[in-house]
Amino acid sequence: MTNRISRSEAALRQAELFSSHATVAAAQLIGWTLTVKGVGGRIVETEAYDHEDPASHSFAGPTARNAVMFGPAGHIYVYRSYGLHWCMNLVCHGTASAVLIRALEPTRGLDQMIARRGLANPRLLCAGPGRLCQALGVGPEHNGVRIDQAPFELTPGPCVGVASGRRIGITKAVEKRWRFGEQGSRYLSRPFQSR
DNA sequence: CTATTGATGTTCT
DNA sequence: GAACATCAATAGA
Repeated sequence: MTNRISRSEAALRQAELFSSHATVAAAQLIGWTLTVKGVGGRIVETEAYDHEDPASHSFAGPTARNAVMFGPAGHIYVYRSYGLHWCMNLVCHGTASAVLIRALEPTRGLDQMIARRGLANPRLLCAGPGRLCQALGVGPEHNGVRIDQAPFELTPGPCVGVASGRRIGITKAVEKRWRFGEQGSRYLSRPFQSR
């Protein structure tokens, strides 16, 4: 057992996490470690979405694209962004509620991430939802799969302080403060306002 | 550091 | 046809 947190405890903490609504889980996820085939790092930035949220893909009801969001918690919703990038969400408890993973602090498999991204600056490897999926090799083949099974691993970890603010890149419901991140991390896609 | 802009394909109207 | 949960390159402060 190399991990400080055992596999069974991680499973319990995951069950607890996904029994929460995305707005709660998004804040709790900061500090957890996410890897794909052993490559990844600490989650330092997330955003929450749900079906009553005009900015959410699930707002207008189930479609072929967002079907996974309406399915069971603990599964991964992957979508194409701007025709160029892939982004990943973790489905949570409640109707079509999910957490967008927006940034990681790279800790494991740096070589692979550098090779996939074609860039060596650790600060920019996973600072954004599209960048992180490229670095971890996440794509449409992972849409609908479970986060608690290979090649994915999600384990709890410490966090010094969680900041919140407005979500990024949306045009609707911009006033909601549903973006969360580790206070002061240099691996964020963008800094948080001090307020 | 911030602001702007072009690239790109899928989804929805 | 418009909008889009983004990124990289560029220009300027």
